[in-house]
Amino acid sequence: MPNYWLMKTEPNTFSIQDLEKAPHQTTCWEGVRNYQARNMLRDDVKKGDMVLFYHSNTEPVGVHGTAKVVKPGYPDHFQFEPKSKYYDPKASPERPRWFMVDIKHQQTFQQPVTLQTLRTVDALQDMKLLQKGQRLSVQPVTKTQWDLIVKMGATRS
DNA sequence: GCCAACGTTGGC
DNA sequence: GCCAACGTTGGC
Repeated sequence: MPNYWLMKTEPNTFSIQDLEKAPHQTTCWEGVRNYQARNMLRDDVKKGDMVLFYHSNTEPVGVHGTAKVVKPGYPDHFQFEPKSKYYDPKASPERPRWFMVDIKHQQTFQQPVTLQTLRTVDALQDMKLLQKGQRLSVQPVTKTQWDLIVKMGATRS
């Protein structure tokens, strides 16, 4: 059984359209520098897990499609590169601190499921995303939440 | 651009 | 180990 996740990105930096255009429609999900999110990437995100692809700081904010995990947690190499904005002088290849996964594009929603819309659906009110102050860039979602959002994304309103 | 919420850092 | 200062996230 796969697990289900929501991952946030700023589309100026990397959008679902960028993912579609990427080689093999696959990318490494680098740059997560929060310990809670790191722990999930390292320990919990498995190959075959499914991802809701969320755009933040944009219009419209919301879930724009889905992706699939094709490679589970492995050290984020940007932490070792002094020129990278993600460089971490306290990390070393022997003792990596930060992890990433590889994800592959699955579908881009015909109609993004906006944050505004998510807030109106009773069955989704438990989502971490909707809780006040919740900022994690990698979050678990339930299969029920996943199914509902994917259905909403596939349906034109 | 504002600002609330939260995480991290570092002096003590 | 406390906690003030600072930095970041992310909706609006």
